[in-house]
Amino acid sequence: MSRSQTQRRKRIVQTAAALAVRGGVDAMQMRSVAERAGVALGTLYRYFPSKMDLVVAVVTEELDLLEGGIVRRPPTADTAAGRAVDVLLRATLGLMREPELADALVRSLITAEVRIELDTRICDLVWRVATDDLTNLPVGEEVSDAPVDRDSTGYVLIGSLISVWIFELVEVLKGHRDVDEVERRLHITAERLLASF
Amino acid sequence: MSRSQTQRRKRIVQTAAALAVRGGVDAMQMRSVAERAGVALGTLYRYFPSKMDLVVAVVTEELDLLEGGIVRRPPTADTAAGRAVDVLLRATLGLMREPELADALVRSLITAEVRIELDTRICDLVWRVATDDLTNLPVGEEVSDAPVDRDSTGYVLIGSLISVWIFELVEVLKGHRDVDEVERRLHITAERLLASF
DNA sequence: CGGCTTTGTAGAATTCGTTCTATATTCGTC
DNA sequence: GACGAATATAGAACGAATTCTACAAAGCCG
Repeated sequence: MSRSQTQRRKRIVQTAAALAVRGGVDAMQMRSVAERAGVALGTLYRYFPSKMDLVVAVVTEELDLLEGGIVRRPPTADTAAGRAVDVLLRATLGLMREPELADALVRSLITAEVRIELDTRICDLVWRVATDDLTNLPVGEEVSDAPVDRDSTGYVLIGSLISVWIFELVEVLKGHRDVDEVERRLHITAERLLASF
Repeated sequence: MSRSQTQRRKRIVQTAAALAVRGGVDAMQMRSVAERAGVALGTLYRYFPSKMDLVVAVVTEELDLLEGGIVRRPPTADTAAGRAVDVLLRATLGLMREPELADALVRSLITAEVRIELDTRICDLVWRVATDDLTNLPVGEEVSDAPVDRDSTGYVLIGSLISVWIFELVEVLKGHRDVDEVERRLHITAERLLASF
């Protein structure tokens, strides 16, 4: 991909993110994005074959920031459950600063076909936090050096915890739950799920 | 609501369900539903202000059937975890018979504002199964006689298990997971979550 | 009965994702 | 430096949810 293409792509994603921050996914209309990014609608669709792809791209950037924050200040609790909850809670608070984007994240995690790029990434992050293996986590790069056994019982349990977290996130976004309650529930759940870590 | 209105409503939901079974939510177009149910588009929108409301109505009926099946043949495993997994697995298999509707169910659980009508109902059902309290479960009626403490630790844990189940369902629907794998994962998770039951 | 509100009908209009068409531009290659 | 393929552009067109408008039918109530 050429320089100008990378530029264009970045410009599109940034424009989309800006629109999504106010107004959410609905405000992020393909026409507006194309217009404000200074590309033709057809071009936008060349880069992102569907709106969902664009949403995923936006959300992936958001996730980069989150990951960066975690790596900068790793959680210090002395149990795996404590550290995992810490990470998830920080993620929750971070996402709540842009509820519209958070909504997009959640929705894309569930709807999009792109599970390998988001779901797995979150799982791997929490896995590393839980197992206290945060030393070799690159910042902007692929996170794929340590051989994580994604079928192990432990990884399944982390996956379950992530599922629970995402649902709590959904409830918060719907306004049915506050963050304190989420913390309580994540604690209760994580203590059981990660007791053997 | 008058007799003819109840009739109309039922006719709409049945038509919608029929369309959804083949072709899924996409095939369940508001115009088609209105046309085949013999009502005007405006009328359809009077009964169901958005497509999502219609989907939820369809899915709620589906849930009735599921609940009925569970009550007819309650699970017999001798641990709470075993019984819970049994129910969820049966639900999974049942839903897999109409993948398009299952998809609608999952999506509505997450997207729709109607959490109280579906999520809670599933939780209550599993709660009763887990605590072996299936005697007083009416069939087509409200399930609200026994005072379930929805803030108790136990209920939170059931909720977490449901979250995990829904995610597994999503994965199955995406074709990323088979039912055996779901069973394995639910077992692993439920054993931890419900150990203290 | 006669009027009034509610409910229903028919169908046009709007919105937004997505696709299509026709034309222009860019870029690697000879 | 010119040719051809890939890429961009402008904008029309399409499909489906949703909304709007104008009118008809059904109920209710005095």
